[in-house]
Amino acid sequence: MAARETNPNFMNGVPELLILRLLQQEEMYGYEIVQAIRSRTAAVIAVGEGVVYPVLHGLERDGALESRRKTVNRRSRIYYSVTPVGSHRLADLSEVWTNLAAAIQHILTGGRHGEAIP
Amino acid sequence: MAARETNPNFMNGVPELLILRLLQQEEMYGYEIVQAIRSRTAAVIAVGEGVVYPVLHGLERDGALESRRKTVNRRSRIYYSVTPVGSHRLADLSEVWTNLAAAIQHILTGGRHGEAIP
DNA sequence: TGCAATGCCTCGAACTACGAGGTATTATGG
DNA sequence: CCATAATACCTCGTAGTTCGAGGCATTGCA
Repeated sequence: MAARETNPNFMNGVPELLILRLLQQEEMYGYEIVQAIRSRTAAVIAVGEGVVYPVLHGLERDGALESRRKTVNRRSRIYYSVTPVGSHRLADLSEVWTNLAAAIQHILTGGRHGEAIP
Repeated sequence: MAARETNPNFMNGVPELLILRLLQQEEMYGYEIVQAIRSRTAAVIAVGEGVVYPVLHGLERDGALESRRKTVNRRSRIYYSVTPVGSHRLADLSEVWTNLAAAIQHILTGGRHGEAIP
């Protein structure tokens, strides 16, 4: 039963989805993503760097992301952007998420007779 | 990044939430829960018995569920029902889920300027 | 000069969910 | 009447994710 301390266990796969979505809107680097997720979700979701970087590397390995070094304000950063593969992957994950959320919502608020979604 | 074969990775903690919710509506037994989730979500979510039974046992160990043997139609079943502790837990998880889903939705459909939820 | 923030990274621990497999009983169909 | 499917319970090992803590280097600020 467990229960993680911070993010309470509803998180599987979510970081990947959020990262892809953010990067599709705008080129970003790891450290920035961590803060972007925190601020845009009003700290409801807080993924650490220990989550973001491995996901970033994995997605790049799979060809879903591209990276390029760039020095801004004397800071060396690695910016990531979404490839066509990544874009496709985002579309898939996004749809899965939508269906899943709808299904769960249906049970949570749902009718007592337990009919499948018509 | 992996990707489970069946349920595509957005599942962490969800089985527990769904089980609690179903049991709060109606007393149920393990085998029934497996099918109820499948049918009420139109097979979008499919948790196996290998998921349901351990969750059931864990929740009972935590005092969130109570069980009683009952023989119906010559079938021996173990019916579970939600205790006050479980009810409280359901309320918590439910709220967490709602917030989480809203936060994710906000990023998925969200405005480009990345302001926190106002 | 020292401390905080930026920016990258890895590692082990903990937990979940999955699937396959095991047992036993009852209904069904050939 | 026998074999198969369905019911109903269960456990185990594996795989994969997330978490937190930690490490390293540079830059900005007090």
